[in-house]
Amino acid sequence: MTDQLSQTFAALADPTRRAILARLAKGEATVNELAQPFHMSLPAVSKHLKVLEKAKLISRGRTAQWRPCRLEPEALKTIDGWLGDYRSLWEHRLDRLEDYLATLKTEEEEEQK
Amino acid sequence: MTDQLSQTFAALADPTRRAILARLAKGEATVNELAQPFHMSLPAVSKHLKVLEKAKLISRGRTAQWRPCRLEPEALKTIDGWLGDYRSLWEHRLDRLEDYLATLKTEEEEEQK
DNA sequence: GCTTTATTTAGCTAAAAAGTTAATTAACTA
DNA sequence: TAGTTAATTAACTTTTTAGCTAAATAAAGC
Repeated sequence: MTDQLSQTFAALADPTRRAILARLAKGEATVNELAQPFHMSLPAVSKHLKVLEKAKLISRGRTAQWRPCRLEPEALKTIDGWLGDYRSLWEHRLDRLEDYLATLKTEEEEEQK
Repeated sequence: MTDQLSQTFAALADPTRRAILARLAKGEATVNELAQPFHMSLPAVSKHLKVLEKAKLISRGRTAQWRPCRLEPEALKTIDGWLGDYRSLWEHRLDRLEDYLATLKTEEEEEQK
């Protein structure tokens, strides 16, 4: 799990981290603000943020003693791109079923000749 | 990491497993066929398949001594759905940059009055 | 029934992940 | 400068993950 894509997927494989991202979608927040909804120590949240940062899902500024976090959509866009290769599998699923049924019907007609 | 979405993300956070999915996108395959490209023991591949199966990314049939695997697009569709909530963040990024530049320009004009 | 082929399970090891509390760093504030 | 607030780092524990080899199971084929 050394590549960037794996790291991003791994970062997303945790409900706490996804909740943090959901919060950041509404705008920047500090570590304390992000930690507030969770039954978890601050260092634990800090670690989650480090994971998200390494995965390039967030970036962090520095304003006095605060380290405001913001969402970085690029990594999500990369996931979306990866998914793109598979999208037709579910989008055209019905089409392919219809194709298949059409094929069956044709074969049936062939047999009757 | 007990929920289904986390499990799916975790399953995708491994290059071997993603390669297996890429192979299965081309059609069903047996465990041996799937294992063939990797420098890895068969039990290791078997474990990866179990992870993918638990994540509902694949399902497995049973034909004699073979256990053919096939891709199940539903779990990927779920990921796509989750991503959907964030899609506007990168799709409208340029728009927002343009908005921002427009704002700057307007402010400049205001100052010159 | 014995052998081969396909795959999984058992039992092990090493490394990574997720959490804890206590201590530390950094910057502001009185 | 001493104290407060924000956040991180250190040190530790527990659980999970990814790999291995060797053994077991399951079905087929002679």
